[in-house]
Amino acid sequence: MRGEATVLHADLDAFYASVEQRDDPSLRGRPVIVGGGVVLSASYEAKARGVRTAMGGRQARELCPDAVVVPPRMDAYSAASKAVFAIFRDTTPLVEGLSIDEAFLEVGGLRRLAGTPEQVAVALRARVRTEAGLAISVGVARTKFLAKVASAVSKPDGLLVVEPDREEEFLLPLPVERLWGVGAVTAEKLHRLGIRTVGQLAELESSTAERLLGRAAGAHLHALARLRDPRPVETARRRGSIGSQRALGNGPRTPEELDVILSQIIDRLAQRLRDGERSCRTVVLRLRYGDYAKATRSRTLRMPTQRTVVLLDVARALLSAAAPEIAARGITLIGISLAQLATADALPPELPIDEDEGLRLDTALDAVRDRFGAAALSRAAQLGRDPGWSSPILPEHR
DNA sequence: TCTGGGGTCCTAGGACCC
DNA sequence: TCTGGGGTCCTAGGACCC
Repeated sequence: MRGEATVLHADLDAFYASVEQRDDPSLRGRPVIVGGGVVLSASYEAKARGVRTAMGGRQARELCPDAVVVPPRMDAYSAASKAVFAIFRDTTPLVEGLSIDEAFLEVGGLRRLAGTPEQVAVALRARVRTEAGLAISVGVARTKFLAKVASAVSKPDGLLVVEPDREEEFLLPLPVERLWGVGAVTAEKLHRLGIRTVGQLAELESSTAERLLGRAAGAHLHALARLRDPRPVETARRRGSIGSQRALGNGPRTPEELDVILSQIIDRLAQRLRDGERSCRTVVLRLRYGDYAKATRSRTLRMPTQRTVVLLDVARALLSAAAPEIAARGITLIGISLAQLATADALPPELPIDEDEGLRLDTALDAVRDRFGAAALSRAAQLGRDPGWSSPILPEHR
């Protein structure tokens, strides 16, 4: 017995471009491209001409010379997203947001109040259309994965219900690229074995898929192909990292310029951290060299922080360690991710030391770490911990 | 294909602990 | 001073998603 189709995957169509067409009637019915150097979003009129998300701007204009190219208006998209998510949450409390323009909704408990999942989906689509002025596609199925595939297949402006007894019929003939988690690399690996459809992947032994694709990915994709997806709709998920980055073009950059950009990025991220009442413990420097090869450098702090000076200090240390490599290879992108996010109440208590002193202590402890290693330092911090106390005796980042 | 910006999850090796 | 297995943390990289 398989259970019922009660999961909705709701996905706004060509989101940024649709908001532009909604807000500017002269754009309706015309090919619209949002973004400049790269296509962030393309309207269906532009997609019909071969324009795709993430395509280079030049290529897009060649394919579609009469497209209207508009710069992104992130504030407008964010406001539109909020309005649509308010409709989601008004429909059911069990909403799991996936990104700015899509979410899962569990509607199995709404039968008496609002009707069958299909009826809920019909009503939801109508509300998003009239109240937010946007087209949204909805897939309805027994699992999150099937609902997501169903919404994609239903696009544009569609609704597709996959009944539990028709899942094989629906999924198995689809190309493996439709599996959530199969990108270019994985698709190529599967193609080399002659596997092109989901059904062919399902016929393998799980162990074969794991050998080919890696343990976790292989087992996961194989399970999806066999219609197994136990993941529930989760409402309480919180972001685990935040980041900001800047593409730099190809020109040479002085260390001073890089430092200014790094400061701006850190400033913005630290503000977001404090606004969201979060803390972080790991700082990741992201680089892309002149040849577009990527690299990351990271450092994990002993205690979480949300202070700009501390984050900037760490980021600068990472950047200066990478300076020789940057000088030799050039740089085309710089970014920072803040990871190991936690709530702000994880922050250590404010200590009565002034900022300069705090930084000197940080620097001294960094020197110890550089000489003896991070693990030795964290071990020392543990040893310095009074068993009766919850915070270390060592002065920590505020 | 002359290449944004925001994320997630997994792998693998080294260091260290029990 | 020879050896094992299991677990955690940190760092770097990679695939993937929208």
